[in-house]
Amino acid sequence: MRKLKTDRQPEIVAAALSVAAERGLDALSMRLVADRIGVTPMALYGYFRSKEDLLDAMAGHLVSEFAAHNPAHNPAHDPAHDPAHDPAHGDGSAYDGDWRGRLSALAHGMRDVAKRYPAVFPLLLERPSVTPDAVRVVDVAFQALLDAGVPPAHVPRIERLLSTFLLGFATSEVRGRFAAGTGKTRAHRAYGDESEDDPAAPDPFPAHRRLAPVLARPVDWDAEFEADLEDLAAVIAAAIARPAE
Amino acid sequence: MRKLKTDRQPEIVAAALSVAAERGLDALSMRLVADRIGVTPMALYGYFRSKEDLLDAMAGHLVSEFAAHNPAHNPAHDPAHDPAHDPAHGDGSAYDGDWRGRLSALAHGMRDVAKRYPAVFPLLLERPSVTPDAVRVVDVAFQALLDAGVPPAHVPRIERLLSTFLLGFATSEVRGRFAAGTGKTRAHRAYGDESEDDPAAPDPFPAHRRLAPVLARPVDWDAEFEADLEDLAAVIAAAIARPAE
DNA sequence: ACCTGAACACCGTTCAAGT
DNA sequence: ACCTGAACACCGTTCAAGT
Repeated sequence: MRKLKTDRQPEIVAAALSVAAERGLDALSMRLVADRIGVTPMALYGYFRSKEDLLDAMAGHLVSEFAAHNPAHNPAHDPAHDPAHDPAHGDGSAYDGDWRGRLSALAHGMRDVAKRYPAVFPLLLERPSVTPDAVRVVDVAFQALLDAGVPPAHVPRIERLLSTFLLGFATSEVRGRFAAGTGKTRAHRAYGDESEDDPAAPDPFPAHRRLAPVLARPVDWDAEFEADLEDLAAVIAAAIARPAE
Repeated sequence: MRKLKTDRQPEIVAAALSVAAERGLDALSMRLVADRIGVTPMALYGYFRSKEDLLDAMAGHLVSEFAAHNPAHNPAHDPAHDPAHDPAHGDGSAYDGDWRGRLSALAHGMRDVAKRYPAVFPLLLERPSVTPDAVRVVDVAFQALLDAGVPPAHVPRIERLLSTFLLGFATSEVRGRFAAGTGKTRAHRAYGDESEDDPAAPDPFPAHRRLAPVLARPVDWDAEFEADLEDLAAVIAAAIARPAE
């Protein structure tokens, strides 16, 4: 058996995504996926050559939803954005000025997907995806950066910089990497519970102590994401200012 | 048995790191680690409560090497950096101006660790680490950002932005996410092998086509990393310019 | 053409027992 | 105190066989 069957692939991917959502990615097994669609584990191997292949297909499905539905996001820094515009039509030059809106929509789409598939999303940083859907997403980003005036020689690099940050942010958020360094956990050492061990000993984390009031505050992750996007606009500006070659 | 033994923990972590390096993280098992140090799998459970705990300890070991040895990196954009300085001594205010050098050293240290432990490094984006070593690394970054003049209210956010990018970059690099979109793979669609399917059909990836000459060039990842660090300096500048609260 | 059953070589972890 | 042996409930995947 060389050629794979395709008809039930979407059904299998959907089953795998729901198993991962319910029991976690680590608990995902060919056996559980097979159970879910009422079939023997070995039947899956007619559709995917291995579990690795199935994981790739799952990652590809997430990418395909990046640009799918644009839920109401806060377009505060993008007042010119017109939701009636269909980004799929070919005439790109008509709204060159909308590159901020297109990048913003992509960024929010990615974060939304991460929230919808928290268990599976981290796969995207580890699995290179070159499906047509993935290339299409990158193409939209390329075009937006070209429209912004980034020199062509720097466009792929800036796209990698931005997508790396965005994937990393969403992954950190859903996996709790950010939260771990926040609030009581991190402030604790500097804030102290009054029972400081040895007040004469040099503080091992002086900057944490200095930032204790800030670190004790709860973090609004939506606001942090928006602030990050605004600051990253400076990266694009820096790339635009670079010598063209 | 409530309390864990600690004496052989470093030996076990080292064995686990070498098993992961040789056979990959997916093939890492308690049984193989136990074999490596000539012991029964169950003996490990006296030192780590679970495989998850062992993975956390492995991640912690990588973090502890971020600042360890500063291999010769290109200090091109940091001519004032003096390698004779020992960042460990307490007198920090004497070289406030060296914040660029300290951030750069941290960034390069992280990427070096990624290259030394490619199989294990991706754990760092998925496992929140709050070991003393990890907090120390964050503290160095906090201090550098404070010295740079970033308003305290924005320092933790900017630290998260930068560390997210750096972890993501190194992960993408060692896992091949970057390379997958490069050279022949990505340029192929736009470049074409002359045997274009239908020249009348609308190009599904117009920006790729426009960037084909750039995409066909091999990428110097060291140079890309340096360029990214330079452009990210603009993020720090943007944060400095923000209203303090 | 599509699926099943049995089998192989593995897992993490528990528990009681050994020295 | 530290480690072992046997056992339990799982894995991914191969291969030959069923309908």
